[in-house]
Amino acid sequence: MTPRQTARISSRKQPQQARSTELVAAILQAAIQVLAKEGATRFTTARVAEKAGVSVGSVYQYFPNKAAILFRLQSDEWQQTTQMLCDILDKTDTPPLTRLRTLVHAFIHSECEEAQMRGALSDAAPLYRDAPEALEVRAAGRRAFQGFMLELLPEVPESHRALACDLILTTLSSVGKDFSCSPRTAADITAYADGMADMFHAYVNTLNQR
Amino acid sequence: MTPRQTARISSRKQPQQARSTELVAAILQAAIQVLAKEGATRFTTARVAEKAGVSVGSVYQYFPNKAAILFRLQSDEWQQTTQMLCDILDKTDTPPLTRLRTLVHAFIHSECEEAQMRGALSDAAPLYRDAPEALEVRAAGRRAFQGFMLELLPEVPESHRALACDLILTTLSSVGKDFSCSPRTAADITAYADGMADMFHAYVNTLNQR
Amino acid sequence: MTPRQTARISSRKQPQQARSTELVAAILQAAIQVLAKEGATRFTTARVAEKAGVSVGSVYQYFPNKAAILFRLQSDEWQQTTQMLCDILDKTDTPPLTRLRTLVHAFIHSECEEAQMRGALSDAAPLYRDAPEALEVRAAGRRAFQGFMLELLPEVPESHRALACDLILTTLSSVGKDFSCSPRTAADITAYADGMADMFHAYVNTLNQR
Amino acid sequence: MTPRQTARISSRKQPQQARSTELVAAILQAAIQVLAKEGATRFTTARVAEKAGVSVGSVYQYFPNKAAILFRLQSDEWQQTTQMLCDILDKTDTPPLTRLRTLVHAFIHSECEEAQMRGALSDAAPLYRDAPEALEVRAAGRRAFQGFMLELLPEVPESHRALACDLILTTLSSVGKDFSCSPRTAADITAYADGMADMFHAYVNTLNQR
DNA sequence: GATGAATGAGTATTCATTCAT
DNA sequence: AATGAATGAATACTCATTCAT
Repeated sequence: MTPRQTARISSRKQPQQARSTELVAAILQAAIQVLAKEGATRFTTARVAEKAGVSVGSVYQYFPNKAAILFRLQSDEWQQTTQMLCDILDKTDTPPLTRLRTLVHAFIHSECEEAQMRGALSDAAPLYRDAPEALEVRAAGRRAFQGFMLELLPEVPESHRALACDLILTTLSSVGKDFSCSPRTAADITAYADGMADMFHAYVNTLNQR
Repeated sequence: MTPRQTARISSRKQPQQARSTELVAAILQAAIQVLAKEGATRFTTARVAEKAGVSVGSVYQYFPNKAAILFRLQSDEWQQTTQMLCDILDKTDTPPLTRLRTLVHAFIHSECEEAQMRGALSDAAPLYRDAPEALEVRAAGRRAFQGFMLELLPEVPESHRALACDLILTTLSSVGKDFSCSPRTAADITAYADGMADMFHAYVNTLNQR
Repeated sequence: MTPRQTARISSRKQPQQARSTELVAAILQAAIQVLAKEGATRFTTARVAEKAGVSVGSVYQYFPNKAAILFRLQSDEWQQTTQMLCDILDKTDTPPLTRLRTLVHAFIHSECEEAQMRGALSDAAPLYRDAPEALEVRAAGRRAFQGFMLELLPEVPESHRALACDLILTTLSSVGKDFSCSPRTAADITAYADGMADMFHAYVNTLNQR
Repeated sequence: MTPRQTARISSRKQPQQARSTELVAAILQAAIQVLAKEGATRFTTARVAEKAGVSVGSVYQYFPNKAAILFRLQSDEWQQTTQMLCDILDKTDTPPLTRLRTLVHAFIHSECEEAQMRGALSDAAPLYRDAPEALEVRAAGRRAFQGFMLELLPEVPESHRALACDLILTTLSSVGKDFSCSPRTAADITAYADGMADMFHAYVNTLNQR
């Protein structure tokens, strides 16, 4: 949308030694805390370094710039989420629609965990959003879901299926994000996830019956 | 989510004289242009003032701070959108589901207009999002839609209906926002809106059949 | 030679009011002091602002960046020097060679004034050297001298004259710069200027006798 | 000119073993490349170490600081240049003025080689310029030239000869430096060197005829 | 009311140098 | 001897907001 930087965002060096790995972990942990406690606009490399108990220089030893830290956080989360969703989708002994419902529940619950940090991370999205690495991570998740949709809607023409895939995934992620922004009780979460799953079921059934 | 400023965000004064109204309009127009051309991060009061052909001081005469300008932009947009949606929903001679489809099309199309500006406004959301006034504007839109949902799902228990209302509105707005972030052709827009309307129809029908 | 920035370097705004002019003058005076006392590497906008008794923001109100301050200093100096040299060259009632000697003396003396500051300014040259404005100022000086050379070497073919012009000017300025880097007594300066003038005279006479 | 560090700048140790000598050579070669490719401002010890394929620590094993590397580069160049000029001046079977012309050509040509690197080295001069070692290297070159001037101007009083020596050497080096800053064709170089030699000849002849 | 000059805290990033391993 | 991780001071530049005129 708006003009943004497109510098490389991936790790500056591969931490191969134990010490380095610890440092990266410490920095990421600190980043999460800063994000949660101070919010996206007060998220600075200096604050992260201080919270991590290292110098700014050390932060820049492992991350080429601020966006890279945020991207890494987001990327790690996506990786986990994607893995979790794939595990659910791969259970081919369970009926597809059941898996879809499970998936929705899992995703919404996951979004509501650490909502504080995720919200702030989301606010910071303009900083890393358009990096090629970020796009690739999202694309990988999408491909995984496409396989499932093929199983779910085998008779539906490709173009319709692609649209449905797009729609469901986008709804899941953006409505999930929106929902998790406010504090929610466990019951709220379950009810909301059920509602969303109902909507997807109804939609999928309609498509199959055509 | 994160701790944010809680300063008043609404207009510092009600411009009752014609001159004032013009000034406010000029500032808002300038703000839209700055947002669209420079993006959220380069949206500064100085740039807005310059584009509007007034001094920064004058900007601060009518808006208590930068967030207030953004909020007003968002608020005006919501007002317009809400009005447009109400006009559609009020056409009681048209079947409800048809009105719902029309509404979805109208909303998605509207979101895709001035996508540049809206995207930037969205990036700036953390600045105004949590102002009580912003929440109220959204709430007003919600109430309007609730009436329609009552017409659409008369037999459905209140709690279910409320959930469905929430879900559909949130999907509409947040998926719409996400969709409009990428550039789209008219055909893309129509296809996507149709898909979303299909999903809502299917969902509503399911609810009614229970 | 090496890659350099080429951002605009000219004044950010024309100071039209008395107050502004004073400020610009104060900043430039402060810049001279910082340059002389701290040297080129410790020349920072913050130090200039502090010495001038204004905020950094004010410095940036009148100069778009650090290089612009340095350029302005250099430019002002060039302007003065060029004016002085033109005044000498324009005295057509004095024989050309006499004017040339006068010019050499005037230039070398001038270079030795505020040598401290000029040396530091020279060290900072990489920052402003390649700005188009700087090139233009130098070119203007060169054009003025070319006229004089035409008077001095009327019979000499253009290509030779151009070379001689280039050589004399470059010698004057770069040897002058080099000479003024070390502290010099008045007698040293006079002797050196005489030597240089002797060299130019001899050279010019040779060219004319061919 | 300006206050500068006065730390020792010469090599931290005399590398007596073959390995050490190789390392120093590698570092210097790398330094030349960094200087030529990145320019003076991006000349960092880290970049030199990386290009040389050694660790920063190793760089600091042989050079006490960054300035020392630059100084060594400059020093080596001066050594070479001085040697080259001495070889020319020592050909006593050639007439002195012919040797002078040859010397000018050789020097200007030499300056124009690797102009990129030399320009950057020149930009970095403030860092090493005032080291006592640097002054000594220059003084040595000067002494060599003084002998030649004695041969060239045997009848001229010492003080005049010293001035001429100073003037010619300074002109040669500083005008040569200035000239080599812009890219030049072989023809340009020859013409310019000829012009400069003409100027020196004329000057020397004048001095002798007094 | 209008102006716009002045403020100065705030930010990302670099780099010379050290020192534990 | 060699490494390279760690340091942290230093720097240019921006921008929301105020207030004297």
